Amino acid sequence: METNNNIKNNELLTRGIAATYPSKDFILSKMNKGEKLTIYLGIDPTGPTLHLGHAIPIKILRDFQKAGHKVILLMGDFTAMIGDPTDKAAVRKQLTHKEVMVNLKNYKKQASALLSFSGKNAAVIKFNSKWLSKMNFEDVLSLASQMTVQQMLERDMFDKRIKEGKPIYINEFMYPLMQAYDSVAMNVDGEIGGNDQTFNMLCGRDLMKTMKNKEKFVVTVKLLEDNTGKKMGKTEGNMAALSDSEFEMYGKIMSWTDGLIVSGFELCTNVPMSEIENIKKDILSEKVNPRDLKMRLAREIVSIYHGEKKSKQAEENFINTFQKNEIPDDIENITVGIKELLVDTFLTNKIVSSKGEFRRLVDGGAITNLDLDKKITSHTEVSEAGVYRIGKKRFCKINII
RNA sequence: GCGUCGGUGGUAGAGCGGUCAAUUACAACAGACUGUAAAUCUGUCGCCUUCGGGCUACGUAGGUUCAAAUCCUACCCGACGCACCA
Repeated sequence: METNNNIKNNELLTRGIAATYPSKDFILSKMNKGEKLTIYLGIDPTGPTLHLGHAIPIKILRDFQKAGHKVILLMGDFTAMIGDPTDKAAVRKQLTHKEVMVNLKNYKKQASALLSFSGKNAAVIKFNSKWLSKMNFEDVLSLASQMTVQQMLERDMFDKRIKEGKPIYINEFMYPLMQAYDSVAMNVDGEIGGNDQTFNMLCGRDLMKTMKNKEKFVVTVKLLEDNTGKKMGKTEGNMAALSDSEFEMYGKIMSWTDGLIVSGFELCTNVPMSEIENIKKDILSEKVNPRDLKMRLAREIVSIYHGEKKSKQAEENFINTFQKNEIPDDIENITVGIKELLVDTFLTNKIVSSKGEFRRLVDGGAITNLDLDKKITSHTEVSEAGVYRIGKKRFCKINII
């Protein structure tokens, strides 16, 4: 039993982990002493969906939960109003309480594929506005006196901005401090978060030390990145949301660049590390078509969120659509009257955003009526019944009344 | 408050009286090629069009001009410097 636990803990602090502070042994020794630890993950409730990037630390949080530790999902509803200074669109609109609650509901639903929110050791959701919004100026000052400007300047981004003569606002300085205070307010043992949050989390560690004389541990998880170290999700388009349908999710993963395969297996699936090593070898040997590995990756990921059955369906759908050039199962059905122009049909159904776009697509030879096997070449083509393909990925079916 | 510089398309960032719907890069979209991709090459990339052109756009509002993203005035916003205050 004990050995079993040790192995588990070992994998727990290895897989997908970028770094641990103060050290891995520190955390392990606490666990092995049987301490029940409280560990949290902070999330900015800025959007309605969680995506696979969020899922990585959540998965690790889940592992802690399974190992019997108390886990907290912290909604940074207060901090979200300021925005992390790394975020370029920092002056984002303030979220109303209502919006936050809506987002929360969605998050909970989406995260429940991974975390358990009920039962004996249920994951807890907290909001940092609960303590941060109640602080008065005096509190803020005493908090601010715990940190020096120099400490803040350790952050590369601030340093860079100073060198470039770009402004840094006081509230941006405050951001790491606020986030750091979360740790104190909840009196946690540890925090988990993305590699990019290292600085903020370490501020929390410092603050814990000065205010509570407690060694808070910090676990940073790797971010999804390809083999050249380029971060994933920058373009957002192919970062699957946890709420995506099995078809969308599968498709998005398949559109990932090949370099992401290994990283994806490690961070987003439950495939054992030993097997991932083999996958890595397969890729290097070039004996296996990376596409097939990626299909497995997509299937593994989709089945976590949609179950194996749907995952399989998504795969079949994908094969039909892209490899056999067949029509996907769930395409938009459009009903139109006789002799309506195709432009108008597409425009009213928002398949194209303007007549100009339609013309461009036609000129580029991107639109085909599959049923009639007819490429649309005229701007004034009349809508005909059948399935249309627009580009590679868009489909719609037109029915004539 | 004074002064300097600046506010341009999804982003970065040119243009500084006509040749500007606006160079270029990135992103995006389509085509070719492929192994779903990526890379590469080609094309497109404000809206409308009878394909001639029309309309709306370079912070906001006016003005000067035959003509303004470009010049002038006022205003708004931002950065930086100086002063004031402390």
